Amino acid sequence: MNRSEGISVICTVDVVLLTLHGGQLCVVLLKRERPPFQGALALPGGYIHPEQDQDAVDAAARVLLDKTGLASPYLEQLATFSGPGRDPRGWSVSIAYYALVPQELLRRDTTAAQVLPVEGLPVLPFDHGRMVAAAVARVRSKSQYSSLPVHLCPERFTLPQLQAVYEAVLGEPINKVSFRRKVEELDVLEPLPGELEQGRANRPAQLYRLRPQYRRSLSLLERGIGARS
Amino acid sequence: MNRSEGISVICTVDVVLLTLHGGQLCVVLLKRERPPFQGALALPGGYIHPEQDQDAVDAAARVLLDKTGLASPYLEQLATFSGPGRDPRGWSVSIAYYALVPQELLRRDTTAAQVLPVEGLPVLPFDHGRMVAAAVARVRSKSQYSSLPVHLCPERFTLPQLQAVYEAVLGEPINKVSFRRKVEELDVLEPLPGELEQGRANRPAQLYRLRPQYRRSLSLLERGIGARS
DNA sequence: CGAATAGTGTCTGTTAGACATTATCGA
DNA sequence: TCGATAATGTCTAACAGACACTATTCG
Repeated sequence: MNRSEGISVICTVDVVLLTLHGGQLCVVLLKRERPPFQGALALPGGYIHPEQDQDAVDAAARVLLDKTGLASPYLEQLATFSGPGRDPRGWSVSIAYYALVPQELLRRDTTAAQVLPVEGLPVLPFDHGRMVAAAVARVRSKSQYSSLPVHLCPERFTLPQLQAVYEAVLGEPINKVSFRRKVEELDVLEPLPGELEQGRANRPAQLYRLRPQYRRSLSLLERGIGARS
Repeated sequence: MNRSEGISVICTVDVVLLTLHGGQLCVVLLKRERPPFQGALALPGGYIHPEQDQDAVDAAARVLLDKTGLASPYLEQLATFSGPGRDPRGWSVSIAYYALVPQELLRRDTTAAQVLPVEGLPVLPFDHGRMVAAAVARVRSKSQYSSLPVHLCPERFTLPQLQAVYEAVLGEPINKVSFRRKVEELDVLEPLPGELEQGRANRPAQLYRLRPQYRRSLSLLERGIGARS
């Protein structure tokens, strides 16, 4: 086991950046500026820079900032993909992360970014298709028993809006009474006193925001947020 | 972003091999034969060998076979650990896996292996302590709603034995009636017709085995295996 | 037969979902 | 006042845990 064996492995990070658009879970893809797959749509990604990155998550955050301008979204390690065939440059390892951003934060830079629904994506280069599938599965799974989808909402939002986000992610309707019981149980939201969503021809909804201490962490439930009706 | 940036990263795999011993969840540690940390107890691990490994999980299985003789236990990716400080040889990436084996399969080679309870471990080299903690958390979490602990049982086992395994992993007693209902719901076991556990001064228990199609996969529950009495 | 544990039937408190009712806005 | 949706009260069915009872072995 000599040292040279470690040297020929290419080390990169890729980020599956997810958002909600038109009631659908979407992924942000960028047009690749360099080979391989120059010009193709792919996940934002890049080499680890050992001289500046303290960690792979650092590299993922740097890549995300450089390529999309997003500063500090919810970012979590997904899985690591590896093998001789996934990158034409050689045996490679890519540590994949997923990030969630509210739709509003994306508006700013629409440079070469495409926001596409995760269902019915075109074939993606490398194994980015598998990465997206893994990220979607992870987000769906975690959304069943945690506050994860809150990170797809803007800073201030109503409970009906949040329920619609959960329903879009899970792909099925949720019972309103159960949903509200579970959100209360999660205990991650605080109402903004006196702030109501105005302007519609019905009773205005209370606005909430995520409690600051949950900006980077999740709250979990034992029994899961029920689906159906 | 030139190609040289990928070259200085060391790529390894490590395996958190877990088993049950004396009613406690234990990890298998080996005495390191080479520097760094020569002579210290650490997780089985090693470099990725790009010329022979088709994937990181291949590398993990190879390392496990080479160092412990275990052929094909339940093996799953855990997380990837990285950074400049975790390995004194330089900026490194280690893709960590966890494996579960029944106690019986370990007996064969007790060469330089130590089986230690996961609670109260000594300080481990690299970030192996964090890896063990992450693996234990993952196994506890998955055991709440899946058939994962079955892989800690021998090939033939009784339901009371399986319940004891769940209780050891989760660290709390489980209601017998609920547990049996849940195991039936999981639908991963089949009784061995006519085979009972003999030799004790009570009613003999039915022997079961894992259905072959679940050798490498898990069955999940929506509501979780209840804990408490 | 008695001790011990396997395995099952059944009761009850808790929880999730269905439904109904009230509240509050704009038009 | 009406239409629409928010927010909440309440009923019911499903489920988990508690308890008790039967089954089957050894000594």
